[in-house]
Amino acid sequence: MAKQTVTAEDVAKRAGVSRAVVSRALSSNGSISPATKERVLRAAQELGYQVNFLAQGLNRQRSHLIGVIVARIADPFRSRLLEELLHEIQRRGYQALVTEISGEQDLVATLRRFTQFRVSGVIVTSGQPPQAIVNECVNLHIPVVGINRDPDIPLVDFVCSDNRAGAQLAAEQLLSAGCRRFGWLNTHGSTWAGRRRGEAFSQALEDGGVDTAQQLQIIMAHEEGYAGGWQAALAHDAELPDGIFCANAQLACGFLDGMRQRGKQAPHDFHLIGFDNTPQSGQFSYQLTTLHQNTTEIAHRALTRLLERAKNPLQPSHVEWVKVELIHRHTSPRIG
Amino acid sequence: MAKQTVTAEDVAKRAGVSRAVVSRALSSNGSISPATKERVLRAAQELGYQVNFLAQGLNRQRSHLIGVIVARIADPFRSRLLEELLHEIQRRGYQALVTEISGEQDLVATLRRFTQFRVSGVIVTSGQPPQAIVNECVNLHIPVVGINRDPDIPLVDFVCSDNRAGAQLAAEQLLSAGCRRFGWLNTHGSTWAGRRRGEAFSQALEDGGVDTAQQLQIIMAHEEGYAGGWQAALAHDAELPDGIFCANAQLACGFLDGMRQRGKQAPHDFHLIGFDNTPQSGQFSYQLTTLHQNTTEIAHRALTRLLERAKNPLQPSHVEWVKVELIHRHTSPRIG
DNA sequence: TTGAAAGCGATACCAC
DNA sequence: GTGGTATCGCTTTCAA
Repeated sequence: MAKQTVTAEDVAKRAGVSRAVVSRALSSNGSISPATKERVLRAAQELGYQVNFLAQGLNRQRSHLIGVIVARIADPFRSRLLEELLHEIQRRGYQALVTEISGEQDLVATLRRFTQFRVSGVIVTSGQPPQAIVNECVNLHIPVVGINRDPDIPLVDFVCSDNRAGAQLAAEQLLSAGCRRFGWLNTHGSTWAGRRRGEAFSQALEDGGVDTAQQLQIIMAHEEGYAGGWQAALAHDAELPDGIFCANAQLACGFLDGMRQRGKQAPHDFHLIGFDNTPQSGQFSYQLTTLHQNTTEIAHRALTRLLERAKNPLQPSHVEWVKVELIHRHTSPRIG
Repeated sequence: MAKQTVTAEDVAKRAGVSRAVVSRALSSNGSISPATKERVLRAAQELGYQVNFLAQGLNRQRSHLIGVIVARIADPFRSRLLEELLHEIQRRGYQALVTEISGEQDLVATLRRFTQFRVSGVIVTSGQPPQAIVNECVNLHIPVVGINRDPDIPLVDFVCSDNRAGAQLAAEQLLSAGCRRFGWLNTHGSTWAGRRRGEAFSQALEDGGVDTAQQLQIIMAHEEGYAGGWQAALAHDAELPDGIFCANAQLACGFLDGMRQRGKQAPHDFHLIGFDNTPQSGQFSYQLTTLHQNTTEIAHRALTRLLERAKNPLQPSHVEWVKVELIHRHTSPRIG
């Protein structure tokens, strides 16, 4: 039976050099003559040598791992974001550690586990990490980046879609389409991003001369996603607003279908604008007008911030706002 | 400035014992008196000691990591499967390493990277790993489990939905609904699972007395997912079959919408049965009759197989077929 | 440029 | 039951 694994020692022997030289040859770290370097590389090649990342990480006090914290991956927007993050992480030569959480205590446990693997960084797409655990990360010089989170943690960077600008675009679109009575659809226990969109929408309407006390109806779904939107539509008993803005795409699709069930169609009976631009919102049966979140850009910037902070762990917190775009579709068509 | 990390050494000092005892206290491996054990545990608690998984893994030759290989996570079925896998991996005390691949060479590189982290196992949900790299895993005693892959690799276990049974259920449903001319909708370059469903469907029709040479139309989309189904519907110029079975849900939803666009409705103009039972297929606008894949069960069994093989690396390959269920909805209603 | 040697942090075997 | 010690595989000073 062959030896299980080939180590740097083996390569060294074969190349007739010491372990130290092998390390240099592979990490191009420290000086080495081109000739021996090639000799080592060939030996490594021939033996099929692979660095043991556990040993390497132990020594360097840092692994090539990046932790990603997510929730409800089955949600189309979140899975798209995860996909982009994985892509970006791999592109930069790291390996992703992914954990799905369902509450704040999971968050703490996960963050701690990540530190135990000496990750090079952590990306949080769900939950709001308590200061205490963040400090543990900071002490270990592990950068933490939040995506679409409330950007109020010192020494943590944030990348967020520009919810405020998105809400303004929505308000302008609805106003110029001639809507007069407005609705804001969100779920109870919404994320920070959702609430921000609602506040900014209200603000933008006021700026546009709308008396929001009278003309803005708040519709709160009792459940997340499509099912929440559907039920909100079925349960809706006030007068139907003619311009509705919705915290996310899933909710909006559910609402649209619920209203169809009741015989109400957009844009005939009401206008509807969603957020996220999930694949479904562009499909024939929905054609939802929506704000587009640029997940590619978000992922790209998140990694950039992460590596930036790795170099300079104590720099002040950065917050980046990623541009959103209004996609005009059927539920609130472009004007003029 | 405090010391960056607290090690077993520190705990040992504080508890007035040796490193060895600390290790025993935490791993409950080797004998130790209850009294000292508690003393050590308290010391560890007080210092906030966390095991360094890199060091632990290096020594044990095995990390608490499990690698997962995925593709196109944004697809609703795949993201659901990933979600269940993560859940199951975490439930069993492991940490998931996730990599998204887009081709076979990515697969090899990824598998190799996983071995470099000395993972406890690998789950492959996309691609077909070449024998050579699988051997590397086997040599390192790293179990490999494939999900919905062609189960033909020695020393690798497989968990698959029972595609054959699903196709039979679909055929029976369409036959008993009175369909006479059949269609099979798939994409070019489909997965093994997709092709299996097609073969089994054809077989089941023949067993039901259908002359498939004459009465089974093969429809091949040029693209995956919703867009592929949509285009296949628009491009379809032969006579429309009255009973269509489709390789997956996304394709089916696209086809449904494409046909709507052309003024054809299910179940009035044709029956349609999909596979996967994604959330979308149950929504108001689709109401797709479909086979349900039990992802919870699949994930559960995959992990069970993984840990089973870890104990006994050279046992013969196991293949498990997970039961599928026909969900009767609008596009091919239940008979009688 | 190269090699010897001291860690990195934890585990497990072997004496006591 | 407990402590010393070799070991896991690699990196990185420090001399030569």
